[in-house]
Amino acid sequence: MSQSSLLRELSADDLDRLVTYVRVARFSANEVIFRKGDPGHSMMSVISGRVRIGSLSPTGKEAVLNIINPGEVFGEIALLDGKARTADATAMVDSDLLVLERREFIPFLERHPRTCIDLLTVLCERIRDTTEMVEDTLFLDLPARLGRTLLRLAERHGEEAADGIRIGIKFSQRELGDLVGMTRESINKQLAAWRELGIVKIDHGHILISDVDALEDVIDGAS
Amino acid sequence: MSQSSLLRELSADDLDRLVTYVRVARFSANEVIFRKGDPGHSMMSVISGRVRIGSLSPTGKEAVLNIINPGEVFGEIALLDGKARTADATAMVDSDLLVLERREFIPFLERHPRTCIDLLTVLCERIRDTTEMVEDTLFLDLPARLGRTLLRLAERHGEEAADGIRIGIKFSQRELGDLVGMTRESINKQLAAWRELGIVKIDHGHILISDVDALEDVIDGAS
DNA sequence: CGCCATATGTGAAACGCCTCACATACGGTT
DNA sequence: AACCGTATGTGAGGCGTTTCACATATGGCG
Repeated sequence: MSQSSLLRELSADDLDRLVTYVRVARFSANEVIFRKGDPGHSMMSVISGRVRIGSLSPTGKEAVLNIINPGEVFGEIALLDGKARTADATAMVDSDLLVLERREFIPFLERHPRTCIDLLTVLCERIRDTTEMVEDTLFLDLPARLGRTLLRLAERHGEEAADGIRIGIKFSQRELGDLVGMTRESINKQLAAWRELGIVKIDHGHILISDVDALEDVIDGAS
Repeated sequence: MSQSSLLRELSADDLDRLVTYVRVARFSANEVIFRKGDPGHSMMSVISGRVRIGSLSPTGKEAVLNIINPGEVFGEIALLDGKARTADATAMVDSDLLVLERREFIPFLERHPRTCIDLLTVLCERIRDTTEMVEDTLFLDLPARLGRTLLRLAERHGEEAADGIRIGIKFSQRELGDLVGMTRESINKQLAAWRELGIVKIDHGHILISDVDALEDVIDGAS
């Protein structure tokens, strides 16, 4: 628990007290953790695994809003304001989660202003990310948006390779499409074009960015 | 200051102490308050007037992310995490603002956990709004998005009228377009179509929603 | 009142992405 | 190794929105 980016600033003493409020829950791959609209009394921190935060349109199209990795938290909005969940959460692989209940956490925050301020920082980062997402969808076309998505994935999950940066998670083109907000067909065609140009390579489903500079040029040169 | 939604929960004693950290700034219509990328050490609360939070694309297209009314705060993100401003802020009309400096506010928060928790709630509301914006742009077409925008404006600024709800602020079609994320031409044509159908009326630049139900049907029936 | 900048109204054409349709490749299972 | 569900690859056509061009209205201001 001490590796949690949110809770790492607590003293050992605080940690001991908080530990009693916490439970561990295990979810298997593709299992739904909560759904948009559910009453949310809890916040989760990923111990191991990976969680997809997304939202389903009335017509069944999925938008992926975030991907939560070990050490990061999610579900904090509903915990803090006590309202309904704003999105769906699904375990992408088998995952262990730390669960904190609202009932116990709010009083804790009143006694620990430092933790409260840390939480403010986490929320600010969320707002920055989400705002950037709005700008991307309003301002950028498909190539630029896919390019940004790939570079962001490379930042978070990139592995240095001989011929570029390899993205450490396997994404199907459909998942990539949901992440970018475009159809899998469009993703496929853009990826094919970039493969022609030697900008990316596909290696057993893993994406390898061979020419980061070219990708950045695509993003800047977008309408 | 006691009408501020953020600060209203403070005791009179706290208020007195906070007052010494605060200054009032006056901006005239269309004056820029800060720009995206500026270092931001402060947060503002609108005393009187109205502030537009927006962002300019590389090609000069403007996206309006929020409109801040008296009693509401803005600029809290940069204040809290000390990073650059995420958007531009412009006074839409002559406005008086209350300015709080980071240097003084963070220590204040440590001493006032209740205020800190209130701030968490404000941020949660921001995230809910912004997430909804992402979903709207990804899922809805022009008529549905314009419809939602009009209904939201009616909620915040609506005046009951004999033949429907009148939106109390005057928006040019360009501003409306920036708010919805569409061109002014598209807004114009949609508004013209709805005027034909008797769903809206335009009254000296003010929009009057005559048939709220029809507008809701448009939103639900969208792709 | 008449003027000019700005806002509104509207059609034609272009463009980008989606939809649909189908072919091919891959990976796990028996 | 043969099979089958799922993922990838790719073209043709359609649709919604933007772009562009221009006409008409409006409203402040000399």
